[in-house]
Amino acid sequence: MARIDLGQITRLSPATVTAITSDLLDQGLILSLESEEPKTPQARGRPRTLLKLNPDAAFIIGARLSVNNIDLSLVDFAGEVVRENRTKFDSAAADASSFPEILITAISNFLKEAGVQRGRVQEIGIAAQGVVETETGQVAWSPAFAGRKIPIVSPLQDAFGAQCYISNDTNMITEALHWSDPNRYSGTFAVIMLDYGVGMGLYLNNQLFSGASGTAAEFGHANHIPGGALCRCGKRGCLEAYLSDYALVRAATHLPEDTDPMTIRAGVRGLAQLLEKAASGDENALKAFHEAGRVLGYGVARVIAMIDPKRLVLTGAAMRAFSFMEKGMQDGLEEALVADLRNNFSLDVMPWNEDFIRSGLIAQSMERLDKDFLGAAERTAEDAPRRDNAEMPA
Amino acid sequence: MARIDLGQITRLSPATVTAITSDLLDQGLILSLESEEPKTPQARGRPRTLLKLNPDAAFIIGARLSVNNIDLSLVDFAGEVVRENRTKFDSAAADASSFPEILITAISNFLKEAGVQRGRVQEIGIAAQGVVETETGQVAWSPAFAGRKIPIVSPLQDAFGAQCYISNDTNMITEALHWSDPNRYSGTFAVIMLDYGVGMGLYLNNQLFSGASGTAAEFGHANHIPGGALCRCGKRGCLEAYLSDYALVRAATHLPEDTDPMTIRAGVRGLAQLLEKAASGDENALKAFHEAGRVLGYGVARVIAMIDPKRLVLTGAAMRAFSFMEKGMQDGLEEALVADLRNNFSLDVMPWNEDFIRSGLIAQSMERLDKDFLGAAERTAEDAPRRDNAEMPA
DNA sequence: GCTATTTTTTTTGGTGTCCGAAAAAAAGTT
DNA sequence: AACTTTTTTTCGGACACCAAAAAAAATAGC
Repeated sequence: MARIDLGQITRLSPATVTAITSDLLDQGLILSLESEEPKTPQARGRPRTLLKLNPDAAFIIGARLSVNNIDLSLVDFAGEVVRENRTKFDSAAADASSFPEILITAISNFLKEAGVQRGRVQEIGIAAQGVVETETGQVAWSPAFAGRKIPIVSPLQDAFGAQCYISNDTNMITEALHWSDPNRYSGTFAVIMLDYGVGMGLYLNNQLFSGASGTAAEFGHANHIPGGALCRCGKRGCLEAYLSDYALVRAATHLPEDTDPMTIRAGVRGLAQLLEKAASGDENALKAFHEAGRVLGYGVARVIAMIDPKRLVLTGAAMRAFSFMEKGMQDGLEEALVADLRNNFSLDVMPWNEDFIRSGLIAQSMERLDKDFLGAAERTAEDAPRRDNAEMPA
Repeated sequence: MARIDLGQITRLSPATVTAITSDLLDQGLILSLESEEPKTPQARGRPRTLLKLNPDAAFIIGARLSVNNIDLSLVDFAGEVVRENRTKFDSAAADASSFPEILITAISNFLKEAGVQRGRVQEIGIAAQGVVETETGQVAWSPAFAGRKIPIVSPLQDAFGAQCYISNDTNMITEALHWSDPNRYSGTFAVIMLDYGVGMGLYLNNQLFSGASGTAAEFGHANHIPGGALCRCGKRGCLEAYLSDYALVRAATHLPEDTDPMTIRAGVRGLAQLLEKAASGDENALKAFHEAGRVLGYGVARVIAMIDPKRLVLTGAAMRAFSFMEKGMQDGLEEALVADLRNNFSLDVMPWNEDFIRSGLIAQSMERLDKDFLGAAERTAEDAPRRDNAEMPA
């Protein structure tokens, strides 16, 4: 907060810190707290003048799209969540033509309530379940929508004139983990989320990896058993068809493997009921969890073989049942993967926390916001550039 | 070659190019070709003075370790291969205690023959089949060795005082592809090699990805069928157990799936025989290739789901049989992967070329050599550094 | 109350990298 | 021989950063 601390963190000299901070003060991006002394039991020496980010310098919006819900957060430049709300919509009727307008209206109303003008929003970050194409800025397919290929980024950019970015919800959890504990969650790690579906997030070489078109890490729809159980995506044998809530219910109630997932009443309640049964010793429930654990072990084995992460995090609502799956998972891992590859990695089981998705969205958007300002600063600096050198920014 | 061209390529001003090149000339890293005019039909204007890398500035060694063979290349600073040789050794007897000495002797003799002193070798790059731990610098397991955990990097570094780096051979093919055609092979792409085993190389976000411990992309030992065919690694159902040469021979000759791979005479000859049979219309051979193709399709599907590459390259000796596998592969891909994920990627089938591994090794080592010199230059520059700032190298 | 001490911040002068503009060099053209 | 063209070098300056010194603002001791 004080200049001297900034110097330590950035490893810049005090002289440079003074130069940079005075620039930022001029631009109004940071504020000096000379007036309100925080009455710290001051040691002697010249007191440090605290600096803080100017909360009003810019705003970002985070939007999480799930079945029937749009969850919005308004965050100021200092990273504080200023306002939140939840808007309901009808997932079963939402498609490429109707949803963009619904989302724009929801955000507009939200900003109006918050008393923030459109122009002050610099970044909009979106997280959605399902197959999200970050590159094209659309949702290829998601349980939250009836249609396919729902465009999100360009309608929002047109409507608000802000940078917009859409990503898979599990990617946002991955980003949130890195931000919450960079020491533990850095380098190369993977996050597997068992919830309404099965998702994976990859953090590779110190950055979030989302593949060439942005749909990377669709772990749930990687095949587990050729020609196996029917999956929500229409194919057979996907990992999700053995691991998700409907798959557990289907297995525990001895429904045939080709029972249409849409007809199975699963969801949070179905899973909770199954958990209760398992806790009270029900054979079918226990067996279903054990078998799902084994499948998970096989999935984890494939991730290790292909990605070789330092750490693997398991999370999602289904983690409440992990104790019933653990043994099965260990067995599956043992069966599927040669010992040479099974060393050198650690497994975290993380209790599920809804807020992770929001934190990740905010972290990601804040980072992009920083880049916006950095880019703007560079553009101001080069008044008459001889040429635009993309790499090597001096 | 001329300063003006360097300026265009690096996007530095002519003034800066002159400054830098005169430094490099002083250091002896580059040479000026003032004497031997290449008699280009000179346009008017001051003639360009050509510069070239000083071939004698440093040397690198590339070593490829395969079954019974050590293939060495000596490359000068200009990237020219100065000398090559092949040294035989007994893979069946090579283990952690014996092999390092064998390799050191082979390299020593090679250098002696070439008349290059040890001290002039700056980089040694090694490629090996199998599970290679880049981080620890050892081969965890490889068909080229009888034992496990063969240390390579530290013995070589001790013996030659040069930087040393070991990697999987498929990774080197991946690197070579990027170097040979950076336009086509950039960003995020995957290479699958079907040969003596099944390997994969990943190029993600414009860099070679080798995972946390360096064993990434062990595609061949990712599970395909739980409890399935016996693999060379000892587990059941690995992709390799359906796709590699021994697997093809095993399937075509109707041997049971748990036949020990070590007892199957496959290799180049076995594969060639099977190809002949298929070409002459043999049902069993055709069926074996078709089925292997299907398995490959499933494997490719898993890579697409998890990695989302822009491009996928198939190569390796077995590509001669691709025409017999193609239909099966398309079927497998169709069966395994939902259409939403199957778009947006292209498939290259690349005829196999042994030299790729060497080119990749050289490319990688040259790059590391550049970094060595860059680091050395920076260290010279900072005579009395106030602090060592790891990132932001000014 | 005054001086000394401590700590933070700012100022000053200097270094290194890069650039633009001008000058120099080395050819061909007329 | 004078002019044109192209490459290379030189020169002065902009910018980012730093070290050292100076200034500022507090406490501690007498």
